[in-house]
Amino acid sequence: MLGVVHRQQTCTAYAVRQELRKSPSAHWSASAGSIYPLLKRLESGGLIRSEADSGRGRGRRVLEVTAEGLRALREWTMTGPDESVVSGVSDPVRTRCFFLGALRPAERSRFLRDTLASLEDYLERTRADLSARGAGPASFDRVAALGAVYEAEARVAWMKEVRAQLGEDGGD
Amino acid sequence: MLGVVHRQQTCTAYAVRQELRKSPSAHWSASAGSIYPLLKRLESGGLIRSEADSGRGRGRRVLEVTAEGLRALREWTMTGPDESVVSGVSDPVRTRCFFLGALRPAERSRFLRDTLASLEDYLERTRADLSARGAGPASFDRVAALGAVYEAEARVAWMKEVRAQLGEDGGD
DNA sequence: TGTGACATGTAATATGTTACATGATTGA
DNA sequence: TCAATCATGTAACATATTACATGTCACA
Repeated sequence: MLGVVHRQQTCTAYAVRQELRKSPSAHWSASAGSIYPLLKRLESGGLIRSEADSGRGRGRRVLEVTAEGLRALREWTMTGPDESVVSGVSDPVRTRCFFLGALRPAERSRFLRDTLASLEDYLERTRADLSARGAGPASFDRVAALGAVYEAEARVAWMKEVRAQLGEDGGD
Repeated sequence: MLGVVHRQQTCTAYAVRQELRKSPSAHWSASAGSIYPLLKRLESGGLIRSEADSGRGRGRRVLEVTAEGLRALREWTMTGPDESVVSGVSDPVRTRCFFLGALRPAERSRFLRDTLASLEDYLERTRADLSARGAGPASFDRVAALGAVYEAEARVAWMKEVRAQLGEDGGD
């Protein structure tokens, strides 16, 4: 939340939700029931300042990251190289592969075929997201989007290898 | 939980925790405060059956997945190709890259250097995890571990590309 | 006049985290 | 006998999800 508001200089809580929704990853949800309480916490913690934009809508509030908020954002960002952050990745497809032994051969075969197709679709979406950010000079969100493409490519290559190793029939 | 118990045929809740702890990913936490309440929910939902192993320890309980539990496990696993599951990946390092603009050039440079080093360490750990599973015939957990290696390799390659695009100095 | 996007918020419920508490068994 | 490991559990707290509720503004 701090990062998104900071990138836009100033914006509403609603705009933060829309920004998260734009992501090709389903990881970013931000329901109203989470974003408004979070906003309150950040504001009472002095990390965000908000001002009522009267005259517009029911009660439009324009948000801004405070100096202390920027400090907190930087501190959080700098935890990136920490072991727990670097190893904090999760791939729900890979998790399911761990339990493929519980499936019947026909289900397994279907799982592998359908998953490969979905991963290829997802790769296309991440590529489209990267393209949508323009071909200009390297920006921070472009390199982040590039990371999603690299990851999606690796997942497609991995799933092809999985099918090869387990056999097209799914390890029957 | 269903998957881990099923893989071991039968085990204790404590053994499930140890299994999750073994993972090279920090995503799998399973504190006592989450695993025992979860166990109760699964048991009252009829997905897991447990039997007291009297004579051993304070009150050792041996768990087993029921027929209905196996059905639920299969159903969950088969959601793998769903769009929301395939796109459910998250990489906390990539998330931070999105906000690199909030850092000062020197911090950014340090972030990129330290993160690359950490990603290389993590790659080594995933490779060790793969090797530890033996070189025998392809098994489901081996292909899952292979996926972690593919992903880690992609992240290292990506971070090298990021440093090249932003300049060794971090985009100053 | 109504629809869709903008915009904020609450309440019930579910769940996870942290810290604490208990106690048996095994081996040095 | 002491420490580590096995093993289970609770309580306070923080937080997310889902569903609902409200209201404005632009535009067709």
